[in-house]
Amino acid sequence: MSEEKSLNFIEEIVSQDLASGKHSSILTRFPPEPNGYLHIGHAKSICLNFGLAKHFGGATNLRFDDTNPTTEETEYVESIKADLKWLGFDWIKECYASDYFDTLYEFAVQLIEKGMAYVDDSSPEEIALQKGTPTTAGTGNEYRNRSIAENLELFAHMKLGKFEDGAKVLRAKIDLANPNMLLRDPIIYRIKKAHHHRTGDKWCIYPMYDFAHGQSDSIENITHSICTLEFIPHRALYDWCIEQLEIFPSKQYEFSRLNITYTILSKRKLLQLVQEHHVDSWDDPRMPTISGMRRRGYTPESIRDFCDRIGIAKRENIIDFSLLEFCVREHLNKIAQRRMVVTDPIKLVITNYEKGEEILHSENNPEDTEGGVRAVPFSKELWIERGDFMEAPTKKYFRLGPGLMVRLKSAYIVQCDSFEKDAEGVVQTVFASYVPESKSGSDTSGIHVKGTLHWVSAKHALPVVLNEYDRLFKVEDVAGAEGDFKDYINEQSLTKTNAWAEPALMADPLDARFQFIRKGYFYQDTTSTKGALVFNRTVTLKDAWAKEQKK
RNA sequence: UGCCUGAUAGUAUAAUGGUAGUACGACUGUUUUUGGUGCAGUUUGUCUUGGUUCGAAUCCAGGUCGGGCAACCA
Repeated sequence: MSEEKSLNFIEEIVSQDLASGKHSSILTRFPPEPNGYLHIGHAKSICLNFGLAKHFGGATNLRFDDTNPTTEETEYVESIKADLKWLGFDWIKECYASDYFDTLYEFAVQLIEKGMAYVDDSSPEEIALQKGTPTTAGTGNEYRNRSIAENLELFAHMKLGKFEDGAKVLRAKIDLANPNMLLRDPIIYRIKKAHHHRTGDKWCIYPMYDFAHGQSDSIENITHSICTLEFIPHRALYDWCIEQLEIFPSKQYEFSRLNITYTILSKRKLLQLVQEHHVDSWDDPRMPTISGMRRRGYTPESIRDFCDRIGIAKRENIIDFSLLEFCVREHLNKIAQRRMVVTDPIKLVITNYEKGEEILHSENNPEDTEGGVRAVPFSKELWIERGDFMEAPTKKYFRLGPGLMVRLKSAYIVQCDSFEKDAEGVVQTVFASYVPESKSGSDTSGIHVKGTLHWVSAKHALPVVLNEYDRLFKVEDVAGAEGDFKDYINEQSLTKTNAWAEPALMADPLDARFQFIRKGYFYQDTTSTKGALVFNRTVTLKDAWAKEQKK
């Protein structure tokens, strides 16, 4: 592992902190709010935080940032843990911001005692108004001058539930004219008589993000607290709280969040897709969620590889979806079992094949010499792809057409003699003759053909269903497009197709990775059963022919 | 109008005052019983204007353009 890969700017910082002795070891954290499922954007953060710890010999906490009881659920906690494990990461401690509610309350009391916080009775509208605007200073109100004793008593009463939701808030007393709006006496506690997924009804006041996150980092002795760019203005508050409270000085660093073409990476929007039934669920294979990608057939290795390749920086970015596809193809090419499946079939009759049937053998993976072979039944009548026959072939067409020869993968070379159409003029059957001495592995025919087709013996064929996915949105930059993102949903993002498969698939394990030769990589869907096999297309193969045809 | 950020091929990312490199994409060629894979090659870039310097993507000043900031969300 003598990799000379250059460090990203955060690795650079950590490296310096370690070299200077500022820290003797590092502790990072991954802090999701359990209000949704993890997506590929989280994977970037996960790989960064866990990767940093791994690289520099530190550790990472998993911390649920659960300070808003109205949006958070245990279901999400469980899914987040499962996704993290699946991705291959282990946290050293499982933490919850809600475990710190008592401490956080004490911190707030300390602030009040220092005269640095006060209870405000204003409405949200009044507070917003009094905050001013980015270009004009805020104005105070009479509550700002309450005595410490009164604040202490009111805050205690807030905790006891003596006031209704929204009646009062606790605010840090900082600077109403600060150019950073977040420092204009931010709200640090609000009243919410809501059931919390972990603390139940113990609390009716909850700390705001800015009064919970930095302190949680500090309580856990997090050395490097890494978040996305939109938190840059929060850093001043983060530092302010730690300084006032005189607690462990965790430091916040920011990097730019991930964007990918033709999809969205916003929990809020993804939730909307689920709730409004544009997709079936959080783990719909079209979703950029970890669970969706898993169900679609992405491997943890390919996702980690993707996160490695995209890099970490502070510039806004939008990564081509094709990079994700490249990463998953690269991994799957090495591990996927090759199988033959025909989706849009026409019959191929081998007129001079008198044996009736025989068992042939085909390699499971040409990339893996140890991969072995499987038995594939061959017979007089086969299914081949409609697209592999052309009545009047064009010049560069390497497939079947009147007079043309091709190899049937792992079987024989055949030559098309004639074909038959139905009443509508649609080709139904192609007649061919085979070359007996061209048998795969013992070919003495001396014939060289340009094309090789996949096929399935008609009488041995297994009916299966294929879910073929396309991009979820019709435009590259969905978040940046005018208007509502839902206007750009690709209504044709899922095509269900009936197909014929070779019988080996019946015996394959549920979690096997497949390449259906010449079609793409496939993975068995969670709804698949032995009686009704269903496969999700993870990604197509690169298709130089399709590209050629577009010209 | 204020504050905070950022700007290197189509997309990302590196070079930290000394040869602008890498990956994906695109395009060629080659190998191949997958029009897949592999291999070889080509292609395109430092936002702008000044300054400092023997030398600037890098340092300085001005401009331009992008993103963020006025939730009792995180």
